[in-house]
This record gives sequence, C-alpha cells and structure tokens, in this order.
Amino acid sequence: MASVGRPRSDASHAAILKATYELLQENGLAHLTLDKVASRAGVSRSTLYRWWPSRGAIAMEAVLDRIAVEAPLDISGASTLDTFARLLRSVTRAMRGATGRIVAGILAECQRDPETLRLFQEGFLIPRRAKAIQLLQRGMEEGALRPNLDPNTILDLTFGSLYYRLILNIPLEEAWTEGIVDIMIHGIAAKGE
Amino acid sequence: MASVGRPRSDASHAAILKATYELLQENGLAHLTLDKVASRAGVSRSTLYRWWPSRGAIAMEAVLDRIAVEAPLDISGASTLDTFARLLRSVTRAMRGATGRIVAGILAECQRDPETLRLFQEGFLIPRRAKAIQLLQRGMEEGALRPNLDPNTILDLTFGSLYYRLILNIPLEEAWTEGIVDIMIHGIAAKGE
Amino acid sequence: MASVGRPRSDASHAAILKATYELLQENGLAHLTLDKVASRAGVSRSTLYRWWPSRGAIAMEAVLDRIAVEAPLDISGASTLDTFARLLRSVTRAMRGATGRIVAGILAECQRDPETLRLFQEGFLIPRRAKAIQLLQRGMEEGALRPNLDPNTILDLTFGSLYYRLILNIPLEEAWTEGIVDIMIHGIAAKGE
Amino acid sequence: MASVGRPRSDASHAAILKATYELLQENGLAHLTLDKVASRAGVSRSTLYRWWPSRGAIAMEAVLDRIAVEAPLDISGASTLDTFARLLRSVTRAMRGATGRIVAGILAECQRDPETLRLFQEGFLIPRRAKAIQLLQRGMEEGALRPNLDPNTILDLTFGSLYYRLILNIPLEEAWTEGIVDIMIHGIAAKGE
DNA sequence: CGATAATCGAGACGGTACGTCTTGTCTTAGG
DNA sequence: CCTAAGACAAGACGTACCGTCTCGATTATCG
Repeated sequence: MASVGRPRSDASHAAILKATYELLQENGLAHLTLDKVASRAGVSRSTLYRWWPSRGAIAMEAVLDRIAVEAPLDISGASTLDTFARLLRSVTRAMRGATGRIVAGILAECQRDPETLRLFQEGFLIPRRAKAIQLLQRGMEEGALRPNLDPNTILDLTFGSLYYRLILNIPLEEAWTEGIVDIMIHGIAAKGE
Repeated sequence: MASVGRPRSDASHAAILKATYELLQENGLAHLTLDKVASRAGVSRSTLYRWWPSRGAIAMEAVLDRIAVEAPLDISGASTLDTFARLLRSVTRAMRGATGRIVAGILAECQRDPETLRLFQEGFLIPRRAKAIQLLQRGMEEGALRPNLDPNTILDLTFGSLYYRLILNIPLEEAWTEGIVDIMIHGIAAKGE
Repeated sequence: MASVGRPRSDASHAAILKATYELLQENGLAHLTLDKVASRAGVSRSTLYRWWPSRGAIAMEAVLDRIAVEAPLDISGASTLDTFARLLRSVTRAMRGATGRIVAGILAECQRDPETLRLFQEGFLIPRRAKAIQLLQRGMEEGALRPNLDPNTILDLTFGSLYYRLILNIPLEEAWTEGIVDIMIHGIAAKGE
Repeated sequence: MASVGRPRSDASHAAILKATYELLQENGLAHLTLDKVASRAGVSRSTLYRWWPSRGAIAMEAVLDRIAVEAPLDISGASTLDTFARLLRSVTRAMRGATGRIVAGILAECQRDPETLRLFQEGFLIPRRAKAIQLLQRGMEEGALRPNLDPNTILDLTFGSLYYRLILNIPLEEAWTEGIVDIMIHGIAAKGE
C-alpha cells in the first residue's frame, strides 16, 4: 500500500477537530457552521469538504472519542444488577453539562441528515449497546434478570429516558437517576431477588 | 376593547396550517421552509411572520391538535395498570407513520430553538403528562402501584423510550411495545400484584 | 400597470453601478468580482443576482451610458466624408484611457459569455452602427462614396482596427488615427472626389 | 554543462499539448482549466506549472505552430496588390471554424494576462506582421502603393476587422472578405493603378 | 360617509451559509 | 532532477433561506 501524494496534514486535522469541539461546546451542533470551523481552525473550507461529507460527520469525529472517555461503559462487576445501576449512574453523570447538550444536538441533526444518523448508530450507539447487552445477557444467564427479556428493550427504556431529558433540556438530577434505577431494577430483576 | 382595522383572514390562516401540515408529512420539519409554506398556501411571507414567531411555532399549531386527536390519552378504566398499558399501546400505535416522524422533527427543532421547546412543553407535553400523572397518582393511592414513585420518572421512561426510537428512526413494532409494557408493569406495580 | 411589492431601491441600484464603474476603472472587467462590487456598494450579493444574470450584464449597465456620452456619434454635417472622419477621430479619442480598457474587457468577456456578447451587440454596437450606417448610406446616395459598398464592411474596418489596438493594448496615437482616416477615405470615396 | 537528474518527459510534453489543443477546440480558451488539461493528458498539475507560467502560455504553445501552418503567409507573387489580396483571403479562410474561435479566445485572454499578450505578440503577431510589412514595403518601393503609408496601419485595418468579427462571433463570409479587399485596395493603391 | 387602522399580497433588501470549482503552492514517494 | 499524486489555503461562484422592510390594495370599525 504505497501512499502517494502529499500526506494529510495532521496539524490541520487536529486543529479542525479542536475547533469543532470548542464551537460545539459554545453553541451546539445546531449553530455549528463549517465556515466558522474553518476560520477558527485556520484551515480552508475545501479541506473540510475533502475529508467529511457533512456537518454531522465532522461533529461526530470531533466528539465521539471524547464522549467514550467521559462516559465509559464498565460492565465488570460481580452483580449484574449492581453493575447495571452503576453504569446507568455513570452515564447520566457524564451527560450533565456540555457533553449532554452536544449529544442532544447530534440526535437533532440525525433528523435532518440520515448519514449523521448512520454514523451515530455505527460509531456510538451500536458498539456501546453491544457491551451493555453483553452485561444483560450475562445477567439473564445467571438468573439475576428475568429470562425472555429483550436486552434492547431494556436499553431503550433506560437510555431513551436519558436522551428524552437531554433533548427537552431537563436537568439530570441525582434523585431522578435513582428513580430510573429503582424502576428498572424492579422491572427486570428476577422474582426472587 | 374595540378591534379596529381589517380583521385577520381566516382563509389564509387555515390555508397556512393546511400547507404546513402537508409539507411536514412530505419532508419533515427539518426541511420545512417558510417560503414553501407561503407559496403553497398562496399567502405572503409577511403574513406568516406577522402571526408566528418561528418555524417551530407554526409547525406546532399546524400539528398539535391533530396529534392530540390521533393519539388520545384515555385514562378511564378500572385497573390503573391495565389502563396505563392500554394508553401506552395506543400512543405507540399513533406514533407509527407520518405522525411519529413529525414529532421527531419537532423534538429536533427544540434543540435549535428554545421557543419551540417551550411551545411543545406547554402545548403538548405538560397537559398530556398531567393526565397521565393523574392516572398514576390514582394508582398509587389505590395501591396498584408501588408508593413513593415519582410519576414523572415513570413517564420519562415510557415516553422517553418511545421518542428515542422515533428519533433514531427505528420502527415501533408490536412486540417491542409489549416488552416496554412488561418491564414497566414489573417496574412500577406494587409487590402483591 | 400596477406596481406591487416593495419597489426597487434606487439608492442600491445607483451604488452598485457606481461601485462597478470604479472597480472597472481600477482593475478591468477581467478582475471584477461580484463579491467586491457588493461589498463596495454596501449591498448584499443577492441583490446583484436578483437584477443581473452575470458579471458582464452588470458591467454593461454600469458602462454603456457613460461611454455613449463620452464617445458620442454625431453624424450631422455637410460633407459625409468630413463627418465620417470627425466621427472616427472623436471615437478614437474617447477610447484612449480607462474607457478603452473597459471596452476591451467587455470584448474579452464576450468570449466566455454569449449573453454578454448579446447585450453588447444590442445595447451598444447595433444602435451605434445604425447611426453610422445612416451617415454612410446618405453619402452613397449623394455620390460622395462609391456605390455598392456595404456600410457594415466599412465599419468593420474602421472600428475593427480600433478595437484591435485596444485589445492588444497599443496606444491610439493621433498619427495612427490620421492614417486610418486617410486610408479609409481613399478606400471609400467616389472616384471624382 | 552536464544535465543531471531525470530528463524532461517528451511523452508528457506532447500529451499536454495534444490535450490542450483538443480542449481548446471543444470549449475555447475561456473554459480551459489546467485541471482538465492535466487529467486528459494523464499528467500531474505540477508538471504543467513547472513548464508554463500560465494558462495562456500553454495554450499558445499548443496552438501557434498549428495556426501558422493553417494560415500561411505567402508573400511571393508578382503584383503586390494581388498578393496582398490573396494573403487576406487565405487568412480569412483559415480563421473560419475552430481556429478562429481559438484565436478569439487568445485575444480575450490577453486582456486578463499581460504575459499571454506578450507571448502572442512575440510568437505570432510580430513575426507575421513582419512578413506582411515586407510585402507592403516592397509595394511602396515599386510604386504599386501610395507612398508614405504606414504598413502597420494597413495591417491594423485588415486584420483588425478580421479579429473584430471573430470576437463578435460573426461569420467571415466570402462576400465580406471581398468587400474588405475592395476597400483596402482602393485605400492603399497608388493613384494610377 | 369618510377617516382611521390593521390586514393582505407581493416582492425587494442585507445577511449568512451552503457546496462546488479553480488557482497556484506545497509535500511526499518513486523513477 | 523530474514526475504523479494529491493535500493545502484562498477565494469566487450561484443558490437557498432567513427575518425585515416597503409598498399599494383591501376591509373592517368608529367618528
């Protein structure tokens, strides 16, 4: 695999992602323009269009790895239910503040651009859900969860409620999180527990 | 308070709402432009701006009452849990198809325009949630539901998961709805039930 | 003829033509951009595109009436040949300096945009040639010119040579003009004269 | 003086000139882009920029020798006036069709790029005019032409009118050529002839 | 009945962002 | 040293909407 031609500028690439992330924090994805990204990054607009097909795509790249770090999905732990509760609390905590607003912006962008939706699904939701599903599956096998539950449904409920509040700009208070945990645990735990 | 001057044209008003609703069905709110609304309604753009402050506002007026009719919240019924399940099934059913896409578009618009968010909250979410909360409260008083639950949290979970799938453009299949109902019932029902 | 809608802004219109003319004098049509016209005129770019289909069109409007004033075609006079010579001298004189460079720029633009060519023909060349043809026709009827000459050919020769030097950026010296006049008079005058 | 390094590729050079000429015939110089030349010639753009300073320069090299062949200036002949007339007819004939359009494009390009103007003057106009001037000078010495005429003025008239029609995209009809010849002969021939 | 006043349509206006195109320069790897 | 490949900054293009504005015409109430 011979690499021909002038190589991609790492400096420009990094500057673009940095500028994008800053602008996302300041104004949200809805008010992000490629013009502003380019000028803040000190980069020409054509460089943006060369590497990303859309506003959503560039925002995604600027954001996804940071979110993955800020809101890690740790599924290790003895008790499935405890682990799930811990996971839920940690994600909720991470989504307070700027990160949550950015994610809400991405969800909105998904409505106007199917490509952004695809990128968000493949680059964020699916891999993260896969890990959580693994945890829930284990819980069902161990008997901690009621059998015959669809893990996807469980995740729709928990993360759906989270995103719901993000989109409606309702704070994710501590107490609320505990309420979610409580109901979900009751909803999915095996009878005996 | 005598009203002087030419009165507002009902014909124009109706034509605008009709055109808006059609365009929403065709392209979604994300691609709705006031230009197109005006030209389809046979109305000047200034008339739009005279009566509505934003694209979101006009879409809301064109849509809310229709949705309220299509997805009625009937909280009458003997059993709180059964009524809640029925309610959830009926709303989910209503959100399949064009209506769901329109609602998803409104949620997206809420991200870029706080005014639209306010209108959606006040004109749609709050009154409907009030009815549902009434039902849940009744259930708690009657002992059908576990006490000390926050009805808002229950609604966040159920409707959050619904909107989550709407936004991600995932079909609201019958089986999925039953899964939601099942988990929620387990999650909120009193122990003995 | 009812005029509906907001009327065109005379101030903007005038500012555009003024800015265009200035920029033409400074840089020539080849380096005229609508961006610069708009910003110098304090006008939005959309206003330009609303009224003119191309760079050539706007330049034409900014320039034609001025040129018509600077290089008037006066065909009144007793002797056809004297009048023709006077006319040639006056046009040549007018084409020295900025005006000539502008006309040369228009001729160049005609190569890349047929619409500009059409506008230049209809708005400048044809009406002016019509007047000159009238003079020449009169001369032929009076016997001052050889009969059976095509006036168009005469004009191609005289003005062609003028534009030729404009395009090649060769100064239109006084002596050169007299040479043209001399040859043309010999070329078209009736034998007896 | 040893030449070190990889020698210039003749194949690339030829391919560039060929591609340029084809593109000139197809779209004219006004719409020629170095991108298209490079891609059609199977050559990198940097190769173009290494060897030619501008679009005009490359077009000139691709075109001039072909035109010189197509429109030869044959000044041999007994009668100066007959030779001049023949020369005029042959050049006019050569300028019909694609070649004429290409020349018109070059003239336009001269407006935006002084370097192209210089190249066209030195590589085309001056040498060709030199030959024609030689003919005319001979004619004056032999008494066939009126003395004290500036040969340059004669050429400005004849070729000016030709280029004028090229630029304005007016066909060079046979009859028109004869009209030019007729007037010019009358304009420059010595009295007795 | 006529004055007043708000509405309506039409459409121009200054802006802003878009996505594309071309230019001339540059930076690699390889011949 | 040349070449192909292709990234880069710059900047103009023409289009689409936005929200505001200026009109003439219409349609009501009020003096």
